[in-house]
Amino acid sequence: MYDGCQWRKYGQKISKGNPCPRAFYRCTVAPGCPVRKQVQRSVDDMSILITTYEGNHNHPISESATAMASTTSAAASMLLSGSSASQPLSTELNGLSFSSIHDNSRSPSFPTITLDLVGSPSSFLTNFPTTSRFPWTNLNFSSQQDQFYQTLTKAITSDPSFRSIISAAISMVDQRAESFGHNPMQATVSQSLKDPSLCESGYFKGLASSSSRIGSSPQSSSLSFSVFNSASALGSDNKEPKK
DNA sequence: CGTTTTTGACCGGCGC
DNA sequence: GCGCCGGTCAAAAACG
Repeated sequence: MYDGCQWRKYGQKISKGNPCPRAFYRCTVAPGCPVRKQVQRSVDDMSILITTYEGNHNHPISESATAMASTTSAAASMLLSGSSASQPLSTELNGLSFSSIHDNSRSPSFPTITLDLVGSPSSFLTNFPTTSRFPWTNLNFSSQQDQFYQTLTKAITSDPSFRSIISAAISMVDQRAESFGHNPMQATVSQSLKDPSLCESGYFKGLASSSSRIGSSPQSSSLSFSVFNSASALGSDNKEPKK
C-alpha cells in the first residue's frame, strides 16, 4: 500500500513463533536514505498488517508522508516535553499509526506509545466489518472520550489481546469519523511504567504480538491517555526538520 | 532493458 | 565457543 514513499524490498524472513513472514523494505527515494520498514501480518488476525518504520528521511518526501511524519514526531516531542528522542519507531496497523519512542539517553525513560489516527480514517475503517464495531458508539463526544479512556485502560490493565485495543480505537475513530465528517483525530497513549522489563526496546513489539506480559504486572502501569485533534498540529506544529 | 522481487547465503549479536 | 535467531546482502528471476 502506498504511504508516501517508494520502497524496495530487500529481505523476507519467517519468524520462529508465527508462520507469517516478515518483509523488509528500504526507502528508495534518496540513495542514502536510512529509513527501514518492516511489514508483518498480525498473529491473531491475519487481516491486520503491522508496518514498522525506523529512521528518518533525509530527503524531501511527499505531502502526505510529511504530514504523517510531522504529526507523529510532533506528538513524540510533545510527549517527551523537550527531550530529544533518539530514534522514534513508528508502527502501522492497517492505517492506524502507532509510534513508540524510547529516550535511551536518560535513565528514567519510559516508553511512549502514540496512537496516530491522522492517516485517513476511511482507509482502515473499511478493513473491519461493521459487526466488530462496539455498541457504545452512539455516545456523545465527551462521553466517548471518557469511554475511550476507560476502554483503553481496562484493555491494557486486564490482560486482553492487543486487538481489543485496536478494535476499541477503531470503533471510536469510526464513530468520530461519521459524526464529525472524517475529522482527523489523534490519540495518544502515554504509559509510564516502573517495571524496567517493560521499558526495553521490544516493549511495543511484544505488546502488538502478545499482550499477556502487560497483564502480568497490572499494578505497575499508570496509564495516562489523552485525545487531541491533530489538525492544529498539522497546521502550526509542522516543524519537521526534514523538508 | 532497467527496476523490483525473490530467495538462499551470510553475518553479527546474544544466550547457553 | 557454538548454535540459534533476526536482519541484510546479492544473484537470479520476474516484471513492466
